[in-house]
Amino acid sequence: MIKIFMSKLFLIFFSATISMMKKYNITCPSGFPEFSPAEERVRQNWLAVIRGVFEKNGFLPVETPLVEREENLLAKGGNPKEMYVLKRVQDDDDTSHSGNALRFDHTVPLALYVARHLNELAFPFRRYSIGPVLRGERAQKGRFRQFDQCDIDMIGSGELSLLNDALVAVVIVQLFEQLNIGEFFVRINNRKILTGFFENLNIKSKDISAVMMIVDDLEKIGATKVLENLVKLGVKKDLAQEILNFTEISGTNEEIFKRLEQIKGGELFTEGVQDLKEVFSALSAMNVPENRVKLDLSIARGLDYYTGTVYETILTGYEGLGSICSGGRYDDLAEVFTGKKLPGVGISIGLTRLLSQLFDAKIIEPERSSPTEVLIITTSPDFMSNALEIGAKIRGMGFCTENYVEDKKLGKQFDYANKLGIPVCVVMGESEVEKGTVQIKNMTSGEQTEVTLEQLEKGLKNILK
RNA sequence: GCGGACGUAGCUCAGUGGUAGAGCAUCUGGUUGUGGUCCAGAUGGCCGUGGGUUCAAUCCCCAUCGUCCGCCCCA
Repeated sequence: MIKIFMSKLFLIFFSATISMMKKYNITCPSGFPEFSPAEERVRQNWLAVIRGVFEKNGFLPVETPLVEREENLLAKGGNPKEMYVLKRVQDDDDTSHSGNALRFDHTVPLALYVARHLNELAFPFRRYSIGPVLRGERAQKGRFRQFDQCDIDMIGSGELSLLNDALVAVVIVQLFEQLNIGEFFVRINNRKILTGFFENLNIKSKDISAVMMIVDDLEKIGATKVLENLVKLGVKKDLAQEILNFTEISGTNEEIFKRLEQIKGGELFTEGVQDLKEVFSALSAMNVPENRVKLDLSIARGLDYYTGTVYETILTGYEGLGSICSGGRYDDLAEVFTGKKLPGVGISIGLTRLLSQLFDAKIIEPERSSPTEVLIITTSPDFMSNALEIGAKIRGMGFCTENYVEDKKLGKQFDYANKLGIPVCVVMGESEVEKGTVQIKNMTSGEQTEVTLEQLEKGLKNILK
């Protein structure tokens, strides 16, 4: 009775303490993702595959800081509206911060890295970077303020062979073949073709990049809207129609090349067609299947700095996701920092966005939370040392193994295994200790067998195959 | 930066001008050596925050903060 009274008293005191506690908003800030263990395991596997493909193709890992000097990040056209600044909580004056800002991509940090180490690098320099970047945009579905980007770039000193553009496309193909999320293809175009074609139509050079951005939206907004937008920009109606007709040219790669030959364009146009031909013939030399790489005159990429080959990757059947891996060739990586021409070609996967979209669309479904394959449980703490011993033995066999060491009822221990999706429980109890056996329980089928220690490894292998 | 919606239990959400409810989750028991189903019970809420209207506000009004969706832009 007194005990009950005391515990009531304690409860009252305890809840009083709780009610005095500050109430914290513990939800994730908007746009900052978190992954559950099951999802994170998928992400980790992906990272391993991605890293593997990058290294198979000769790319070197480089880790650059999450933070760079603000003026450097801005030097290559970084958008100040989207940049976060690094400052201490104490620095409450808006104008006083360290002068450092958080990276919004891996390209500018690469430019800085190359500039710092220009004389030590072996060119062409192939590097990969995987890690989070931050953008101060408004979050929405599949659109984050912190996200992982996986980047590769090839940087040439002065020159960079066009064949690299084909090698980059091959990396994309390998990546998505190994990630195994279904059919996909890489759309490839060359901006010189578009620019040359537009120039030939006497589109003013200041409008060309705007026209390019409008055309790039073709798939998203449709032909009528594209026409409307072109006219709105000041392009004459018949010219706009001509542009649209051009970008809508379709067929096999060979057919499109044939059509391109019939079109009379300027010097740049012809150069672009030649470049693309070289890229495609390199691709076929590497036995890249035709259905994986598709010449597509409508892709342009929004970003201004692309000057040649551009890539987009589409998951067949999920065109709505947009491009899941894109990039292109650019003339200048770090001229502002080095005074040298450093052309490059690269691609980037927005891993966070891609995974979150794939999870949402149920294209991939995370399996289980825990890597544990075998959970050792006991009917009583009396047999814990036997259980620990067996646990160590099973771990030694190469299985991911975990001992449940809390003093809880068997039912609770099984619950734990179920909740984590652990496929096998090994039960250790009085009679097993006496007989020198254990019970192996298959948590999926519910089937349970008693085995000797000699039979244990085989028994586990049977279930876990 | 612009536009729209929404903030009620750990989660998903119902609800009413008279200080609150469901399902799921959690815990306990039914079961001192066998889980996923079932049954019973319990825990859990300054109804986002501040102000206004009112005898009375979780509800109406205003502000603020936060979240989501879309646009811009991009991954």
